[in-house]
Amino acid sequence: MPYDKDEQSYLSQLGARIRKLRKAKQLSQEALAFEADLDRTYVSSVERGERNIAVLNLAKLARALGVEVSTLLQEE
Amino acid sequence: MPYDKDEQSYLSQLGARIRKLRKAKQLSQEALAFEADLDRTYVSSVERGERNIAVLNLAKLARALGVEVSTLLQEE
DNA sequence: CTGTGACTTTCAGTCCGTT
DNA sequence: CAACGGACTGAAAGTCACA
Repeated sequence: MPYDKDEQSYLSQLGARIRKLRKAKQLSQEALAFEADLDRTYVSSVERGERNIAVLNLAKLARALGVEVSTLLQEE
Repeated sequence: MPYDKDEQSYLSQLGARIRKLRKAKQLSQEALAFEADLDRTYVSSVERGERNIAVLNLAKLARALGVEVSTLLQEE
């Protein structure tokens, strides 16, 4: 198996899953940020895969999105 | 205030799950740290729930443990 | 082999904006 | 509404000596 997974693409995929769930909930980045008690610009950069998000913030986002944290990290 | 989930215990539980998986694999903290390319003392503090670990390190640990990242975050 | 405190460096995360 | 930039603060990353 491939030894090293590309970290940038890992974060990008995570961001894409978050974005998808957010849109499914019909929330704006601002609204999601408000629900998760995070900064609007931070949520934006997370969705774009630019941030190595910490697990507690991941939990906040999951709660705001109404899903389990493990769901956010489910790879296909 | 509403739904103020205890963050410390969240991290402790995460650490406990990691420890459990590590022991199931019969690895020492040192060995796991080596596999995950992390410091031994860092792994130690994660298992004790003292660190709000970021997703890329979570991914490293999951890979070293031979499980999915989502498995690490599965709550009971 | 593991826990711990102390420590420095890096970057997560906020806040002000503009496009 | 979203992307993005600059500047900043606090927290995560990462390491060490020693119990």
